[in-house]
Amino acid sequence: MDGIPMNIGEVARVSGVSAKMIRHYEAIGLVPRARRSGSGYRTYAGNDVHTLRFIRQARGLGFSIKQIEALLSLWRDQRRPSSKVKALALAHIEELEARILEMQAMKRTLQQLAAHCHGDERPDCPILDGLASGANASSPHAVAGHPMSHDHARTSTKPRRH
Amino acid sequence: MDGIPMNIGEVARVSGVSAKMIRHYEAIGLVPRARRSGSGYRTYAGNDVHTLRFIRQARGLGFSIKQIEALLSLWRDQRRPSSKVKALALAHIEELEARILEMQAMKRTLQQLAAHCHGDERPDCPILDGLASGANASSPHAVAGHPMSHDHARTSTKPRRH
DNA sequence: ATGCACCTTCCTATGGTGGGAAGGTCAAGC
DNA sequence: GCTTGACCTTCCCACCATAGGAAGGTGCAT
Repeated sequence: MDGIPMNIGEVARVSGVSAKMIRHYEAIGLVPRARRSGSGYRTYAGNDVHTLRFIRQARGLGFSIKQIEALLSLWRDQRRPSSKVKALALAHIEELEARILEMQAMKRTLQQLAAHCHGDERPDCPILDGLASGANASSPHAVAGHPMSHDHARTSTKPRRH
Repeated sequence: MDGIPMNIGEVARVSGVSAKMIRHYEAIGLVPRARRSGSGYRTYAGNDVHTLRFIRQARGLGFSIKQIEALLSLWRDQRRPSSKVKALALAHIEELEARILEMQAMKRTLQQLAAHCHGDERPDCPILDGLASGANASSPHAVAGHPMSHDHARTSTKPRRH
């Protein structure tokens, strides 16, 4: 579209991806190395903005960098079968669902414990008792953390493949 | 309860917390430094197993280490008001709920995109189009990751306080 | 005394992001 | 021309919780 070259700060502004992350994406090879001005500044054009917006959207939907890598290459491939894209999407939906279920289970357990806690100045507390006695439904050990709203303690069942 | 001293491997087995993590928890001060045998081996008793089980339970419910630190000190405090425990639990429930809602929104958006994708050999694909054109409901930038089922790309709104 | 299971510490990686230091560049104003 | 301030560069560190592995010491049973 426009051939007006931009510096990284401007692409960051218009794409919604921070300059920091743009450099990072370049470093890990998610986006191609940018052209450089005589003094070494990265130089971008309208095309790059589209790619970065694509990435931002995909991150916003919870896709991992690996998955986005795959999506980007499908996006660029004019001959891609839409089945491949859909398969990626459906797989990700399942991951989301699994994590949702896990967190809902945690939430439910906590709500049950909290429901029986007086919540006053008295020291006896079913929540602490529950934590001490192991009255939880599944969810054995905590695992890692992906990109989304920075978590805080997540337990998982499946040893993520990363 | 029993005064039989255990090595780290055994406590790990009976508490469900890996030896690796027990050392880590000790290093970050979540659990007190263990006594050592003459040759430098860590030595544990039944009491420590309870603490570790407590931690494992709390992690399983998605509490962060910081939160567990607070829970542990309340647990050890015979005079704690149960209101403090309940407040922690309710706050965590809200965090869980927020993350659940975020992921449900992602899932919904993805399902809508996927629903219109043929998923055959043809290259045209509403999913890629959606990613390219930014048709998502909110969820601007991805954030960090809590402990729960290792995520994969999570977006968040609130810049976690860590 | 040999072997094996266990322990020790220390370093590295994961995933995605932010913060900041130390220094170079560019354009505008004086 | 020179200063100022906004921008850019690279490089390192932190987060959070966990796993893996290397290099070396210990404990016990054969």
